[in-house]
Amino acid sequence: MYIYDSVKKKKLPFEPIVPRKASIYVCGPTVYDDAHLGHARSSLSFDLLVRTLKALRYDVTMVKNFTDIDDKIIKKVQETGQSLEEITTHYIERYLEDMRALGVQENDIEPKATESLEAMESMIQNLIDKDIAYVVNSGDVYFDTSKDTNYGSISHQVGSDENNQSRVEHNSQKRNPKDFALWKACNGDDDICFDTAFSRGRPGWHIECSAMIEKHFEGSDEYSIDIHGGGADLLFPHHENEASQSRCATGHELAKYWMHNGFVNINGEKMSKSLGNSFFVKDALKVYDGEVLRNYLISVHYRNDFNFNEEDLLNSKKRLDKLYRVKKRIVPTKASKPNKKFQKSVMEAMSDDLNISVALALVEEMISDANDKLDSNPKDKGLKKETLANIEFLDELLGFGGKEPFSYFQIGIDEETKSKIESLIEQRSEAKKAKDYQKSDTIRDEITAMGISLMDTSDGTLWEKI
RNA sequence: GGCGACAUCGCCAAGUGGUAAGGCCGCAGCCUGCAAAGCUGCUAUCCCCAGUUCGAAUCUGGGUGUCGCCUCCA
Repeated sequence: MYIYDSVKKKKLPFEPIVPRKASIYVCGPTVYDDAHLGHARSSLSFDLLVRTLKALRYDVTMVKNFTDIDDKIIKKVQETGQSLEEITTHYIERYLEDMRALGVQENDIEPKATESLEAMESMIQNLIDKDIAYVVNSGDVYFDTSKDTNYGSISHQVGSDENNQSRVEHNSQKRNPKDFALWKACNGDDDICFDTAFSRGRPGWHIECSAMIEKHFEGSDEYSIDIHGGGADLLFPHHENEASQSRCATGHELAKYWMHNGFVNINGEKMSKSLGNSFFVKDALKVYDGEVLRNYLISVHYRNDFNFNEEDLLNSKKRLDKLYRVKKRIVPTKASKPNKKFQKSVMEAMSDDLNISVALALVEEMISDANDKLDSNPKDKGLKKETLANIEFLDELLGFGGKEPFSYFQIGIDEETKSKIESLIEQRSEAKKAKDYQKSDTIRDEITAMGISLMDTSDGTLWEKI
């Protein structure tokens, strides 16, 4: 397995801390709203990583957190009058529901910030004791970035303060402009706060990940985990700060490898809350099946930006259609073993920093080859069994192709419409038998107008939703 | 102002020194009553300039363009 490390900026062989084991932590969502396509893309990127590592027989531990205490959530509490728990529970459920629809495998541990307060408190206290963190008058606790000589080694983004015209707010209580809050003191009666030795308040954004990693992974003398992942926008400052506080608290580096997925763009612009062009997963799922959406969102390499548009989505749906069409030709049958060469080359592609494009090209080749052979020998049992096994292998590794093929082409068609289609097809077959082609074509036009495409085969007339 | 990424056929997209994968679209053909599906064939020299090299889309330097991070963000 080769992984592109976005800190070292090169592709490296994956050599885990403990041989054959892979410990992964990915930054999850702040749960104050529904999941958008960016969340989906991130989840899918790391889902492919986990599936690939599992296929390579690694013992994977995947941890992904929920940030369930934060300014935006508190704002929502104040606006809606609902409790923090009501809001976060709702959006966590919604998030998991959407990710399930996209075929994202369950994570091993999904810790919540509110359930990790002790771990955070002890890490902050540790940093205060070492005089790396400091408490200011308000009760806020800041991390002194000047105490970490390696600060900046993650994002490579520390300029001198003079020529740094960043938009970081000026806060006179900070010792250095780059210092960040580990703990925010309670801010009024309607704030949501927790008691600690240093002040009543709530955690800053970065500390939860560091604390959870220490809580849930054993680590080694050199690293806490193998892989730390997240969206590209988290590299700075979030991951820089996480790495720094962990380094200072534990005396070793946080992660051996860092992976960052690219953005989802809408019309060439980053999709973001502030631009108001967010696209919720639930809205996309109203129009497209989860598997179609998944197949589309994984079709571009995880590090590239992803330009979401309907035309490309339909293009990728056509590729999935082809897979299910060949599957229609081979069922019912029992799977044997996947083709060795096919399996090996797909694994090689995915082992190369998740090169999905090459993997999908191999899938096309496999489909084309199977169709070709079925054309000349439609009853080739061995081929059918192997092809089905190939598809089952793909379903396990890439997460698509697992549906029953006939129903795949009937998603979203109700029973009433189905029986109407069947009856029209019956009428058309009779017209055809009577060589009344004018009538049969009229019926086909009628069916086409319903959004259904017909295929006359030796096994009778098949239909698909267009 | 600081830091960084990317630029390959009409569109999407691989390729990281040895002479351009794959998909969509299009065209031609086979098959079909006609279609659809499937199959076969055809379609690029890689933003520009200079350099390194026997050889570069791939390395170096300089341009141009697009996007991102530095503020909550996947």
